[in-house]
Amino acid sequence: MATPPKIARTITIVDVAAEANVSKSTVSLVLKGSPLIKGETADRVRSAALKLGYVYNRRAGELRGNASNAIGVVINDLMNPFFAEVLVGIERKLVDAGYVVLMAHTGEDVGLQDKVLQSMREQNAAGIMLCPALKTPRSVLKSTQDWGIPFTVFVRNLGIGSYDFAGSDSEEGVYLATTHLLNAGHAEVGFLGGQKGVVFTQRLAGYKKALQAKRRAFSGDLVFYANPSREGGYEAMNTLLGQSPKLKAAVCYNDIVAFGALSALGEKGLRAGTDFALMGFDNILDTAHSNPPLSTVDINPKELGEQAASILLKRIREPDAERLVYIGQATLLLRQTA
Amino acid sequence: MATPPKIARTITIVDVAAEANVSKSTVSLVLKGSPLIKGETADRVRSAALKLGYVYNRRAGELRGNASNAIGVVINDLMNPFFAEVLVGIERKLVDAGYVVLMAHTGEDVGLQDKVLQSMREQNAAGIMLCPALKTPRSVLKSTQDWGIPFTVFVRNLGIGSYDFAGSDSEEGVYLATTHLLNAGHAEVGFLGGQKGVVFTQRLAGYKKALQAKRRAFSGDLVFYANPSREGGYEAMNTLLGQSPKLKAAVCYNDIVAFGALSALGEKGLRAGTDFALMGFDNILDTAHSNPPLSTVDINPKELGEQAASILLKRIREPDAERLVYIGQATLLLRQTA
DNA sequence: CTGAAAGCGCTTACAG
DNA sequence: CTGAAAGCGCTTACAG
Repeated sequence: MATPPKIARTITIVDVAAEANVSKSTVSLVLKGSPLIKGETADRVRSAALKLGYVYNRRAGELRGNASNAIGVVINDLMNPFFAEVLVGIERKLVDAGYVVLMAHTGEDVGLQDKVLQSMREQNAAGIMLCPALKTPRSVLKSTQDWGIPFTVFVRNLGIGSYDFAGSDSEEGVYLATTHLLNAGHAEVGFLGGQKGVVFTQRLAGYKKALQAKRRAFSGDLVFYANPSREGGYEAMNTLLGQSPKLKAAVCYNDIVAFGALSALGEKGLRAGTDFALMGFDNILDTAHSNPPLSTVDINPKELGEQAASILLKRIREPDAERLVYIGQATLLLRQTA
Repeated sequence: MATPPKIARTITIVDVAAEANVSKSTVSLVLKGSPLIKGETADRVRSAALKLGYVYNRRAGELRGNASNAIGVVINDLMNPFFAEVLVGIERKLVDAGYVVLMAHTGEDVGLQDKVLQSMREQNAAGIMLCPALKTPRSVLKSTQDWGIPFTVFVRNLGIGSYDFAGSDSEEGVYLATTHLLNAGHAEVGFLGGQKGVVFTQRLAGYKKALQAKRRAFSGDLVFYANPSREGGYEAMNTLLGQSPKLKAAVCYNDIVAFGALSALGEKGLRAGTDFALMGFDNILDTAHSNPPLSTVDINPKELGEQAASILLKRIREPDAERLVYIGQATLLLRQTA
């Protein structure tokens, strides 16, 4: 009755079919839970599959008819906890929806980015999510979108584009942080860290806007450029301390810059919150237990990731929907540094 | 001559073949760079492909003959920078080798872990890399290995197993750190953070070993259990300060625990390095610019990731090789906290 | 309710 | 050096 035990070889639906005495069409149907097949038959098929140790070959299925269940997500800098948290949000949402994530890390390398994008296309990804590397030409987004694969850009919005986007309100966030410092009575407040780029421009705009609202003059001397990293923050704070000894308050480009600044302050025997008012930006998890706990602008990184994934999912369902955009709210989160 | 322009439809090798006036076999051959095809013909095929906007369908290729180029990596906690750094190391190595990474994040959820592992199997992954979630039963590793897919476990070694493994010398690392503190003249040194588990056991063993080498008695009162997180470190340090006010030195389960401890110390007006000697473990990037910069045990997370990936790659090439193991060396890295 | 047949886009012997 | 044919493991109309 039963087919003789096969020797090591991939078990396919035809093996299962033989074992269960049905056609492979029937097996395919029960595997996808079709209601067309009688319960009894379905049971027989399922136990045959189990007995044989059958493993569904998803790629084969995709080739014939099914859509792909892989979504590519390309991230620029996983070493920054902010992006790691965003990624976790994305991943969670995608997996919940039955997708699998093809992840790539560019390390801000535009050339590598082109390669991984292309690779995802070859994998026949059902969708692509991208946080563009720093110097990404606008044309890359354009051509990626033209592939016809659902596509969403997150965090970094490269100018006006027609692509779906999920990000946060950088300008408003920094406006809030700066205003908070100004209201606290600081005559001057600096802007610490970050390098030219879209996001930087937005954040600096928020800084300027807050200054203007209080009729304070903007001074380029109070903005301290640096890599958007801990190290950058460390250096920028040292520069600040050297150049503007009277300055006692600053808003940072992001949380890790603030961490670097905290480190520099500490080395000088200064404590943020009492000796210097410091605001971060992002609200990464780490800020709750830094030394001291950081006052920051909460943009909820994980939620941002989930929203970005939701947009992609929606685009997959409705390819012709209007442009989808999510701009997360930024709120002030006061802890001990300001 | 040229085929009439096709209407929106996937361009396949047969389209390219028609355009170039060759058979699809020839197209396939030139696409994979076979030397069998004459240069002139190859050029013609390539320009036809370009002209038509042909995209290679990797899944289809895999189905017929090629091996899969996707490798699944499942990570337990991406929110911990240590794992993010390890992942970056893995990703980099894999992409360099021409693979694509299917990433999944379990958040220490064993049930989810089973699901993502199964999913990777269905995707026909060429290999699987796993850092087991905290309460993973040993049997999971066994059965995953039995799938016959190259499989490497990293960071957390679940007891004696025959699987390939990449990790670091936790015992030696903590031994070094503890000894350093003892040599610095501290009568007592505590062990801070972490929860029962394989890695914890190894690290605690290093702690005990160092004590023993100096003929100091081990006291359970000096080990402060807590979640291996910033928050855990914060709480553990507060407990320590309350229960053992004379204790002035501790080695932490890992760097993020140390960060939490730094935060707790700071709140009490204490500065690590002068008021309290603290050692971390891992050497995540953040430690270089924490407040103050952390003395730690360097196990080089990124390198660990790269080595883990190398092991998998080697296993793919040599399925019958002996068990492959990498145990990274742990070295002392002294900064300002001890 | 179930089966026979065609086909997804590729690769791989096998001819020539 | 190149082509015709078979087939990877599945799904999807189409019959019955």
